[in-house]
Amino acid sequence: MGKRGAPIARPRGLEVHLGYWLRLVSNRVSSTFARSLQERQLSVAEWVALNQIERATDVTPATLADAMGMTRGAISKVLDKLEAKQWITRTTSREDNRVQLVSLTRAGRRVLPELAAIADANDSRFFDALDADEQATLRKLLNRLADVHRINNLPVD
Amino acid sequence: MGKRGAPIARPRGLEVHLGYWLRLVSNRVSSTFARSLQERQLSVAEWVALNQIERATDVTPATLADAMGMTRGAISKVLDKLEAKQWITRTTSREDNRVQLVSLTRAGRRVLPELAAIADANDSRFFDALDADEQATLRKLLNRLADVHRINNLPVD
DNA sequence: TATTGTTATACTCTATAACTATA
DNA sequence: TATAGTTATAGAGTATAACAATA
Repeated sequence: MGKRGAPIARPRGLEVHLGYWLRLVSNRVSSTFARSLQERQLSVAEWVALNQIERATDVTPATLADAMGMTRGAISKVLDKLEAKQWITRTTSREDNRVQLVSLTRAGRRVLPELAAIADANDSRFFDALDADEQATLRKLLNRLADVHRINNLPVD
Repeated sequence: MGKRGAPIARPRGLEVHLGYWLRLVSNRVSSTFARSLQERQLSVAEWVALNQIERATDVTPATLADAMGMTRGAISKVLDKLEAKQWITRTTSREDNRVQLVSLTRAGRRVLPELAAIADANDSRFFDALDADEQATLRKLLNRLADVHRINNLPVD
């Protein structure tokens, strides 16, 4: 043993950090998913926006920007792409002509379950290595971290 | 209750996916860390490379590219930046004049503990929301996922 | 010919800031 | 003046491919 109070400097690798493991694993899940979406010419940001538009009401570029932690300029481009795919439309609000309301088209509504299936498949393929209890534990721990650190933004990148 | 065998389509949000939570939490840890590094004009890729150079032997641009999951062209630029900071040097291998051996300078060796302290602080600040047992559990689960999916690359982005 | 490393080029994503229309 | 949204511009980061030197 070393002297009391005399810490021994040990070279420590990146792997001592929980953040390291989190990033390692998360990057793999995300990049695999991103590749699946890419095969359909879709970015993760577009996928997240599409989901948000489905679930929230009175979605505007500004509310999307807040929810997704992106600037309005960036959101505007994401919406341009979704509009080009004819999955969303922008209509001017009647109450305030400055505001654009974003909504799904019929085609957008139709494609969402397909995309959700891709996400489901990606998720279950990856986490099947854990049993149900372990998955629940992981979810609980992640939820708590998200909660404690007030993580509100949808993850885009 | 619906008819047996007739699944009821429920709109499900992104948050059903474990991958979603993983990304949400991981992005926060990583971006906070990236910001800390950025204050010192350092990218995450540079930080990872620097660690790798410290720990591995006979590091070359090619081995780094493999380890970090980047192309050689991209690694070349990362090394350029570290060299400009005078933290590493490149020397031609005697056995094969095509090969460049990358090693830390004295200044590079000196700065590493400082950077490690930043990483430690970032990590413990974030995961202090979990007690020791929970941290161990999280680590175990992440390790298992990394292991099962043969995740070898160092996470860079 | 094959391989190592670098460089040239292009692309994606995003932020910042200028701008238009409306309030 | 302030706000919603778009557009113009720029920067970071990375991949692809052309390239030079060496094997």
